[in-house]
Amino acid sequence: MTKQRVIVFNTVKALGSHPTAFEIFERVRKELPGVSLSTVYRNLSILVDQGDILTVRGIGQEVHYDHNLHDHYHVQCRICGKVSDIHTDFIIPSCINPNNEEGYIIEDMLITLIGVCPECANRMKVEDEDA
Amino acid sequence: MTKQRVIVFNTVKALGSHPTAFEIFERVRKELPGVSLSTVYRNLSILVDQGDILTVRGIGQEVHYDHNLHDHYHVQCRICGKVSDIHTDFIIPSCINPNNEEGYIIEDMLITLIGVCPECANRMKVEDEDA
DNA sequence: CATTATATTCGGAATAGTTCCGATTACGAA
DNA sequence: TTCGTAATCGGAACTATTCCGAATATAATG
Repeated sequence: MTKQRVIVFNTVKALGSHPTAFEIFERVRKELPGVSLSTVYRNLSILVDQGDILTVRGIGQEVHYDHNLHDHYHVQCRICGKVSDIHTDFIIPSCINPNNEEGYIIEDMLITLIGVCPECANRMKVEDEDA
Repeated sequence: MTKQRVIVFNTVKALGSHPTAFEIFERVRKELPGVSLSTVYRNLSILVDQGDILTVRGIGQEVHYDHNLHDHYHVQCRICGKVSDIHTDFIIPSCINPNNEEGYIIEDMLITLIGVCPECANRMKVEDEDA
């Protein structure tokens, strides 16, 4: 754990939301002005490999990072791209059946809900009324 | 439906697998040598908007395209990136409960399993034996 | 403490996937 | 045929990420 790695890790935790690498970089920079983007990327990748943080993917090509290792799910706004945790009562299988005709060794399951966040929904409503 | 759009659509169907935009471009090119990559991208995007094809996302940043509109799920090999349909008997909720504390309007659900395909699993086994 | 080895950092260049844009071309309606 | 709209081509631009070489920090050893 180098100084930079600790700060990257703490920043992911501090931001709480589901920041992208660049958002983490911008925040780390405040504490460590000379840090480079590649250092942030490398340390994020090490932290993911070590299981200290998780990645979240949605639509769009950026990866989001999550410090919450507990079993939970995400929703992404298709308008603004924001990722949030989601609390709803529908059931997602927490156990993956490894048997499949295709012969894959299944290791993980990416699940992200897609929708519109309250802020964007509201903004769209206001814009409709104005028009 | 322009000539190019029809060919892009037919190519996605013909390829059957879950090709990336570039793979589609390379195949379309054989039939339409002067086609540009941007034309392929634009038409893929229009076909997606019209609901004629679907996108599949996994790890990595490329988008895969799928002509199969029926309800089914995908698995991606984390080694080679290949995407396949998956037939297994675990249960995925087909109906999304729209109620959630966060107030999102939920519209869709991205699900992709991640694992190792039989070919890569075998190749890794052989390499281990050699070493 | 000095020395050496190893790992990490910085900075920028390179890459990959995708989108955008201006100029040209095809298509349809009048 | 003419005009207007939409689509195409080609390449530049953009975004996210990875890679690489040189410099620096860290740790272990004598």
